[in-house]
Amino acid sequence: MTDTGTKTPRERYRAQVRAEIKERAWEQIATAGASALSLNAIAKLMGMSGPALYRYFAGRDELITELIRDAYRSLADAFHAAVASGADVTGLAHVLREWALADPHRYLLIYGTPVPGYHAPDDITAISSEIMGMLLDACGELPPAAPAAPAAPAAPAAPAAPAAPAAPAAEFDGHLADHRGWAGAHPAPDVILHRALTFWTRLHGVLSLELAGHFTGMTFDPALLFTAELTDLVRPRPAR
Amino acid sequence: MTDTGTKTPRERYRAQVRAEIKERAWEQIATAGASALSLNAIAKLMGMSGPALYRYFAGRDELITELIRDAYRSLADAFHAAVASGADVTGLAHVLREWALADPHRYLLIYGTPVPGYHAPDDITAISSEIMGMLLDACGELPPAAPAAPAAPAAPAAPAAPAAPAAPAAEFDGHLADHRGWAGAHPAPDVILHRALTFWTRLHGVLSLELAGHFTGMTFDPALLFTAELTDLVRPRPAR
DNA sequence: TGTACATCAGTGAACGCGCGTTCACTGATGTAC
DNA sequence: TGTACATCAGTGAACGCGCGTTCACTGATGTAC
Repeated sequence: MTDTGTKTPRERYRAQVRAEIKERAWEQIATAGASALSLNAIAKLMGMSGPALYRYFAGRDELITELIRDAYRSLADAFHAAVASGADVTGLAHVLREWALADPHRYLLIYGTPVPGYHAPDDITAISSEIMGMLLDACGELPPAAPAAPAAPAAPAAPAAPAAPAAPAAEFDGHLADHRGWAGAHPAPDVILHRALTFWTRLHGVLSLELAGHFTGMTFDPALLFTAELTDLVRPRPAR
Repeated sequence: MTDTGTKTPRERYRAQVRAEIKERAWEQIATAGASALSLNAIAKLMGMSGPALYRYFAGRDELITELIRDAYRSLADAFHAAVASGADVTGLAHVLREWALADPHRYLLIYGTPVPGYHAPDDITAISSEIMGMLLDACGELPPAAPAAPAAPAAPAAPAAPAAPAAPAAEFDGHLADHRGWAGAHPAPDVILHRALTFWTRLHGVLSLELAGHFTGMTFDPALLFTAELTDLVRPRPAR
């Protein structure tokens, strides 16, 4: 399982113990929340004394950072694997959902209420961008916004009477044109940036409420709500 | 401001101190997160000794419960006020956003990652239902789903060839028909229940990511994204 | 193969800290006559 | 108006606890000759 490459026994041992520390840490996060994470408690669970863990992590903060990094890395890997085997946006959505359900606290650790006072180092931000990049790629391959691009849908004329309703979407597209730095050098048109953002916020909306238990008691199946949202997301946009 | 009704001076004083305790508690939540909330620390901020607070709250848990209750109550009141002055779904959405931005941690306390081990008492669940009820009312008053209700949109025939794309939404509506207990006795049709849920998840998706700081660094204006989502939500549904 | 040495995982004691909570108490405020 | 009493806000000491982290140390493991 844990491919440690070609390592000395000591290095292998170190890697093993580090991995077990992290496992226990996740268990603890699952039961008591991220801010209750305690090195001493983990050590006790492992049958070691507290200070022993300082051989493996410089301190509590480094451990948390590592957990967050692993979480992002794991999601990025899952996306990469999906993309490699030809997944489209729908495929990514299901990968996201399965990844989130496999370990709800891992999802909430990175996309939920932030750990107070914690600031992610740059390399973690980079992984996050990597994920966004794959999402942008996938959104770019969606069927384009209905053949008739900017032309009106041949509706019963009357151009601009109660014109407003659909405007804000286009307005936000225009706004994004001036604020696309977060997409890196990705060549996707503004509409695609918008779609990727919407993909993120809508699926996160369903997922986070589900994982946080806010649907508990409401007896419907969140999976069906998720699917309904997803279907709406990928449907060819009716002309704006 | 704090209308204490007709009270004895002592009662008034008690109410004042209770209020100040809660204020300090919110400050603490804002800086260190809900799970770092500490009675002793609050007492120190108020220039009192720790045990003094036990005159006002039975313990830490009761204080947290009270904060959560106040948060729900505050949102419910804001909704009530909006409804009373004729707000529609769009109005409620903006009330929600303003309420959330006015105190991000208050929003995250009730809709974010749950406080580990905490279970809300029934009266809080009731306030939550009250909020949902107003949302259902508002959604019910949206322009109905395009005049042609259940009849097909007179498309070029061919009933079921690549039928799938729009199905899941209808499928979820049907599913909701069997799981509408959460709506209480609200008479809204299933489609409206679906809309209310979607209203909740989509706006929460944008709001929670914004409040948790996940748009930081991406320079776009979250308000515009919020508005774009909202506009999509209230647009008359194209025939399914 | 055997000895001498370096590395390093893990221990136990100690540091100072803050937590929630209890208890017996002091002293100010309000009430009854 | 004045005295006697009850109420109750707030204190300070104490309880046991767990935290992160440091330090000097023991003893096992691995390396070099």
